[in-house]
Amino acid sequence: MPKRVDHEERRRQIADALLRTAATRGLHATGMREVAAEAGVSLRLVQYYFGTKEELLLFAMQQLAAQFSARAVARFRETSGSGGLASPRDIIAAILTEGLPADDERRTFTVLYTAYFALSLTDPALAIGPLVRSSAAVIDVVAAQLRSAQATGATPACLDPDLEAFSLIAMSAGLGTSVLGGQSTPGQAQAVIDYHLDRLFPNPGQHHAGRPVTADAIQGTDSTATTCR
Amino acid sequence: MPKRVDHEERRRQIADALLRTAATRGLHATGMREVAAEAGVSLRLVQYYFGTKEELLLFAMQQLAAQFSARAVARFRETSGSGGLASPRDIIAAILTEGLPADDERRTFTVLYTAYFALSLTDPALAIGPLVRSSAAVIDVVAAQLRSAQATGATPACLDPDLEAFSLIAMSAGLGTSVLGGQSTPGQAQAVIDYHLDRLFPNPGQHHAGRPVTADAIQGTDSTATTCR
DNA sequence: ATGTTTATGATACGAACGTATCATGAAGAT
DNA sequence: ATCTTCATGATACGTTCGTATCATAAACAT
Repeated sequence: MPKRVDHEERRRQIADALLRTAATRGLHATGMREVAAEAGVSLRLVQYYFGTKEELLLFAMQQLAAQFSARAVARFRETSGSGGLASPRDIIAAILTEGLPADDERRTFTVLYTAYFALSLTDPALAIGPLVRSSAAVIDVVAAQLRSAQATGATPACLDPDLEAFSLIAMSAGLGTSVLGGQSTPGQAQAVIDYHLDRLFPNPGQHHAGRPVTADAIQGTDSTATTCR
Repeated sequence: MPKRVDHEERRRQIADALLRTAATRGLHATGMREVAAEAGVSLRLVQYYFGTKEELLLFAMQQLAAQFSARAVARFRETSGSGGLASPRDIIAAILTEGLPADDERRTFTVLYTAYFALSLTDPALAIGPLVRSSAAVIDVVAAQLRSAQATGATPACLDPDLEAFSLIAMSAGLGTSVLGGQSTPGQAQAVIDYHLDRLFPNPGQHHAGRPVTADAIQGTDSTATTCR
């Protein structure tokens, strides 16, 4: 048998070319010929590895999700890499920051994610399941970190972890689109994130010595779920 | 002079047809012939009132923004309609709720807004200035309402109105896309909004009598801007 | 050497797109 | 009645798209 070539690797290369051109020319406006030119292969080969354009779009979307997950994991390891374990706040901050289009790489991801999302709203063939599922998984991770922080007293026990996690992710997504649209800068978006993290994690002795968080937590057991103090 | 026909009215009808079909078939996938068929006129007439497709797209986008503003104003009047003036919280709640795709009309708007936004990211010809500007104006309104609430003591004085307003709008936008993507229901999104409104407006005597907000506000003058208690 | 896989090349098809160009008809103010 | 505007109809141009169909060349395990 002849010529061993990793099919999946080739598919990844071609899908990468699609993502690259789609980030600048638009997802719907990117044609097969353009993908072939960007990948440095012939149009025939693109048809060889992807029988249909839809197949190429779906594969590229899964690859987009995979790349995002890989970057998130890398950032996570980087955060908790220096010796001791990372605090829940640092983990959540890393997740939320990763979603912001602060540099070219993350901006490209956000642009492509938005393009896929917009297309999927009117094109039933484009099931954005992988992207949505990964987003749901992220919410669960954030909620788990909040619960962990509540166990150590770093976060008020009266907060609803699931609701706060959902709220944080939604806010981060909204901030991301705000940055994309040029309505705000990455710095402003980051400031909003830090602002809410300060609210969720009353910082003991960071800016100026605060009262022990346990005091507030105990006092807070009296109030209902809607108001937390 | 013959046949008086309101040109702007005809343009609105045709643009409406575009928005209608674009909401189901997609913005980029909607052609001139489809718009003509939806509007019940000939293709020739669409070319008559809009020389170029780009011109049609831009006009329809402005109309989309105008329709949203009209609905927001209507909701505002409806909220403050029954006699007395509406409270800042009610006004802000009305604004945030209007952005949620809870019914078909608002869902259509959100879908189209997302489509325009996604296209504008890669198509420089599609300037989404009107949509962005209206969003910035909304932030200012929310911030002004927060300041007004701070003046009456309904909202803690230590909060940053601009930052909170920006945060609320970003979160509302993120919640909207979350609902669109099927990751959450309108009810869950509304719950998150109410949750944060409860945080910004410590409700005196609604659920159960809370301590006077002024006591907390005075105590909060000691803390910095990042932490508010 | 042989045969299968990988890859290219040159095209070509049918469809849909935006746009343009004829001529023609209906409506109404003057 | 006349003339300008509004509107339709049919059609066609050039382009681009996704897809398909030929033949062919290079690479490598057997």
